[in-house]
Amino acid sequence: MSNLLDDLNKKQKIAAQTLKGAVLVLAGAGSGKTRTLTYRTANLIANGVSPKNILTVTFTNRAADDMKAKISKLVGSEIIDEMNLGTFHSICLKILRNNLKKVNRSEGCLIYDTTDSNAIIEDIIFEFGLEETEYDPKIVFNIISKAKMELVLPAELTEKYAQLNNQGSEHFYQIVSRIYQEYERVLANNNCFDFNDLIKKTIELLESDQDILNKYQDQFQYIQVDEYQDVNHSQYHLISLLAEPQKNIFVVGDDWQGIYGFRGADISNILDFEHDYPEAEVIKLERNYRSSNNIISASNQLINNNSQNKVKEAWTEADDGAPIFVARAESPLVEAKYICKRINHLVDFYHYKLSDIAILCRSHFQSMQLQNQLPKFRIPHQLVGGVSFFDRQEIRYFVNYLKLLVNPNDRLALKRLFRIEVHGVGEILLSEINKYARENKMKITDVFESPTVVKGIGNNKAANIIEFQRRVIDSIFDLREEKMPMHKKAIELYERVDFDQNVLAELDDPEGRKKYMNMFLEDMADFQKNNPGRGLYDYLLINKLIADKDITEDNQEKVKVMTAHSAKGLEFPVVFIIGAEEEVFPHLKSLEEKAAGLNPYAVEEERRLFYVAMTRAEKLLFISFSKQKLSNEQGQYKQIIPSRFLYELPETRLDFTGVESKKGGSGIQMRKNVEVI
DNA sequence: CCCGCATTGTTTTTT
DNA sequence: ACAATGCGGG
Repeated sequence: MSNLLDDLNKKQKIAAQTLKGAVLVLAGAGSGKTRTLTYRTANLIANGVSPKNILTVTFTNRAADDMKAKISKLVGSEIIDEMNLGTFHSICLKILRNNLKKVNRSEGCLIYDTTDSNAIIEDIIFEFGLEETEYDPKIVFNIISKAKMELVLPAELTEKYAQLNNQGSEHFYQIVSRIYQEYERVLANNNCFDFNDLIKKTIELLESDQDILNKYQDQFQYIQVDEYQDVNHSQYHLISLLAEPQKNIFVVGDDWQGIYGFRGADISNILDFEHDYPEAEVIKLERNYRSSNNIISASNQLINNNSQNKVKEAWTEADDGAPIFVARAESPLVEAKYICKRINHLVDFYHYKLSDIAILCRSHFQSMQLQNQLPKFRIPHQLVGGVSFFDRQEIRYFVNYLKLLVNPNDRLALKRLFRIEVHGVGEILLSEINKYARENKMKITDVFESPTVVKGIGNNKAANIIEFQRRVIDSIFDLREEKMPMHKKAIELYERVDFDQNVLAELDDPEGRKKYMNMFLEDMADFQKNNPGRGLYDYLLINKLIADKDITEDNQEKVKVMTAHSAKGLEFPVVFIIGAEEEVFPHLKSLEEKAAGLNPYAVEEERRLFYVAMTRAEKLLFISFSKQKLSNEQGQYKQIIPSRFLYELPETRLDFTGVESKKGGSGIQMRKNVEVI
């Protein structure tokens, strides 16, 4: 162990050797931030700290897995299971599961995602008899979500937000406050958490029970947080609470890479760290080991256009390398073709592997042209993020049965099953049934037994409802009691409700969907085999928290297509950034928010995101945009303005030759004979 | 009156 | 890919 830290540079070594007290590591992109955190963890263990007493929080599951793999290489894999390493959400869930009763939940409690939350809010707005035009569920949910991240309670909402901006009157916020209150009640009733609850309820638990607080403060003696610039107020509060007695808190971050403002991330947490912990040691890692000098210098110049920055440099000893290639295409289609040609060229003549290459975009929809073109050029690709396996329609449908099996209180899952399965009864009549159940203090499934009591439901509709009750609800009820491996239970349920006939047959391409259903059932069997002690409940929870889980095999020889957000923390020899256009990157919404005075820093966040995208590249960076694209009116072309960020890059480091389209050519010109290594 | 299909228009980023 | 609209049928 004596030479454990020899792999680090001087600054990194200092960071990894500072084991006590508050430490802020300000680290630029590619400066070995994760590496430092990994080695520090190993060093803590080498110095006799028990892995149980270390809490390491990352921002994504990918980062957590990555770090686990690296730490186990240094200290052995048997230690990993003892450590507390994961995202805020997964660590909080672990704490909550041990204390469900104390946070007003019970066994079987599941997690609602953003879509689920929105559906609940929509229902409440409908029930309250409010106009959706006046109370847009998405806007209402955003306000509530923000309140929960800022630990603002329903009763405080009006006071805290009404004056804050002139968006909406006091009356508006009073109504939102009532929706918020009802939303919280429904979550408790349905025995579910939303994403924000995981953090918020953990804080409430710790603050309401001194014994529990002591227990966790005692357990987490060494706290480490990665990507500290992306921490939101509730997460900050939680960390402060846990670190309180010992103040052994080690945070790593880069204010230049804060890109989660929309999720409540508050960059002032990192900017104020020294204020919060006056004794804090600040270590800057400024040497970049990742990229060529052209990439580093250009991205530095870009980021220095932001006003809110901590003072830090980024430098390298690397050569200039190739210039950054900037190209303009006639249209998004030509842009996609250009990228395909470039990729083939890089593979054929420069021996890059497909897995060395990533294509980054601002928004998912931009990848559509690529998804069409890449196969035409015979380039295998993998879409990272986007529509994941578990978001497939048929899988989402089937998961509703499983949710109800685990958590009979999940009214949302019940509602969705009803809407899929029962024909002739839609939104309006279902809410009548709901109303009847509520007024007569009955369970909704009791009304299903004799539905004709509800006005508007005749014999035909009633027969459908009763059939649903027998085939679906009763099957779920019976199977809940059965003791058998979860995948067997799922298959049994699949057959008893006759999913093929009643659901798949109604959708397009039932054969194709059936294949995915089989993959899903196989995945459950695999999970059961690998985790014998766990059940359906764990399976559902884990899949909820791991958004980018994909059943298709990864690490293949494929080009990766993803958003700049999901590329954070990754690196690739070759990076393409597409759609470097005003209103795309920077996104239109950010321009609007800035213009409306709602968020003067909205465009700065876009710039940081562009910085993140650029600094993913090690050797080659291509940035492209289109000259025009089809606008919504038929046949009309809309002229595109190149992204302001392009003009902020130093011209000496660019190869910008795609301005004019070559007549009869593809519309793209690139300078010939540029040395590309 | 209400359901459900079809068509049409529109997409921020994620745990 | 999804939501919001419009329209025909029950």
